Amino acid sequence: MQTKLRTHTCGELRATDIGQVVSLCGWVQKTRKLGGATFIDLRDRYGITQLIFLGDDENSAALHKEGFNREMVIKVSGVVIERESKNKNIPTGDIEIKISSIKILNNSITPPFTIEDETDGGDELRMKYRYLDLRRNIVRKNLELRHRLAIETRNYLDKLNFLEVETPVLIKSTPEGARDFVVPSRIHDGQFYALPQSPQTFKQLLMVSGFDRYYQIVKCFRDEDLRADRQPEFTQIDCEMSFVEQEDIIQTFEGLVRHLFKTVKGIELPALLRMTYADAMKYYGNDKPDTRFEMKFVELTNIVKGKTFKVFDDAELVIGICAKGAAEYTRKQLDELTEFVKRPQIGATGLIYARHNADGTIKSSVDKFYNEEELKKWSAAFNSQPGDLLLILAGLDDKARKALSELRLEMGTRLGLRDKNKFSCLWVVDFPLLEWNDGDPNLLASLAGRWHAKHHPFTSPKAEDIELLKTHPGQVRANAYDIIINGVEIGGGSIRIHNKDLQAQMFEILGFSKEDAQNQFGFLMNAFEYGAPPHGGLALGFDRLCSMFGGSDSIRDFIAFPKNNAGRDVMIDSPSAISDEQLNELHILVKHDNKK
RNA sequence: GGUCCGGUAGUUCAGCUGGUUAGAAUGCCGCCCUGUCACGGCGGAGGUCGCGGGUUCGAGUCCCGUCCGGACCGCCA
Repeated sequence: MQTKLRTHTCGELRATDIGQVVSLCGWVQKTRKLGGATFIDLRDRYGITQLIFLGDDENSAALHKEGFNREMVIKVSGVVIERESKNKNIPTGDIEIKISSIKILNNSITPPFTIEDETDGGDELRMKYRYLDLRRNIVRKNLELRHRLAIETRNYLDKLNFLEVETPVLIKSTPEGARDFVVPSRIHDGQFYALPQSPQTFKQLLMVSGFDRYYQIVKCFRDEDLRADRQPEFTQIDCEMSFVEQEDIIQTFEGLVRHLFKTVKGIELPALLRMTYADAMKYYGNDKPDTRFEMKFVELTNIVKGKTFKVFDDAELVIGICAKGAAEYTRKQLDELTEFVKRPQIGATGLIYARHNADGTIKSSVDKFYNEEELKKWSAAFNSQPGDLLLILAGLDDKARKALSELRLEMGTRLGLRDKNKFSCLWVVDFPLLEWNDGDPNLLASLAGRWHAKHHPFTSPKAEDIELLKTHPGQVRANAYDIIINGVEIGGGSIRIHNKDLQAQMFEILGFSKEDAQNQFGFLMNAFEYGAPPHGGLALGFDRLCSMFGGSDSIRDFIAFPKNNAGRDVMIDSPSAISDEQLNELHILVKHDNKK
């Protein structure tokens, strides 16, 4: 690490270096003045080294009197000495540098928050001064983790002959999927590029080109609202393979995920679970179940009907979960859970509960309608034990499942079953190919255009389901798969359609006219006429993977310069207006919404 | 498009049912201190209570609007 300015970093000197004359550069983390002596914690990326500064020569005496500002950048030279009192908390704690010369490389005004692990800065301020926030250990370590994951991804894929190929960022807008970010063309009046939502079509074309195994760690863009785990620009590990079937892809990328867990976290992951989409919805009400804990759904509809309890009698579905050991929940806690499911975001109308008490009796919130004998049937359905709590929702099938899914996660959190240091990974397979936009999904395909692709329009249907495309498109399963870690969708992919006619049929079902399909995807369909190999792939959300490995729910701290809740970069203040000259050049007339 | 939470000193927050001069911690500044490492001691400065309007004898506190931040629903092939 030796350069003209420094011989060592602030993280590497040890007792074995005592006696050496060294030069260090870094930021002043903190000074502790004790009259005649001043201690300075000098910080760089690699650590902190304590300097002892006596100010015993004329040159430094003045400085000593003035002191040193926090975050000032200095270069010091001196001899490594053993500390009189050692600090066991830091790796360099046995030594310190007795300064013989000191040079201020740059001063600093007082930063708006402390550059410490337990900073006093709030999120907003940290984002505005992100360059200071990045000086903090915690954030720096997150980016180091991100780097490690990227390196190990490249190592693994490189060994398997994957080739990293860059695809363009200025591409063409297509109406499927998320909104596109759009870039006006200066040269072509009234025309626009779009930023890629993913390199999907390009990687498929690379397969047609015979590249066989492609990957790219690549920025993707979607103009949709943000979440803690969603940014408008995000990074994917984007992969595609030729001459493969679903199982080959699953094996290859299960290997990647296990490689990453092993090399980056030192965890030997067991073989990943597999679950069909149908089972995921049936038992977890969710296509990305958190399998760190069981608490599977139990359907009670047939058991509870006909006992004059209107809520259950009127419900399409009565379904519940068994929370192990939660029978002791107080009325207040149960009321909280009821409030939780009644929040508009969840939308249940109420929550029925039954305590399976320690003495074996069962007490429910609907004892008026269900006697002990009936409640025993509930218990049997849940296989509940004394001490368990049964939580039951009723309503329309999909709404009740969705609400119960949220309640299950909430209970998992409350019961401490969602340990950030435990990892449960699984593949969800056999996704439906199509989703009905609205109305009854049992209708025929003749109503083309009312369907949209669950994954994307290039996903192939399962061979044995192709016939159903014409009669029951809603029942067609796709060669599509998602990889889920701890209830977070980390990635997904599919075997693609490589047959021009099948692709044309898909576009037709999705409501593209022949002209639209040709306009938007003609290049792909044309390419398929020149010997497209069977192919498929997958993309992993790299930011989410990083936050998962880092034990955080938010991806923002794993992105160097993230956007805020409203899609703004508060540091550089973007997006922002551009000048009339620029607008003119781009042939753009801005129409200001006037909502008042 | 919608729901919820927040905005008070540089910073993180407290501020009760509306009531005298808006507090604490930390940071900052000054003085003292040669073994500190969350150093310590003494002293000091620092406020348009996001903004606008309303209710009231009186608003940081209540109401309406608005802006900003956070979380979520919708959305995210």
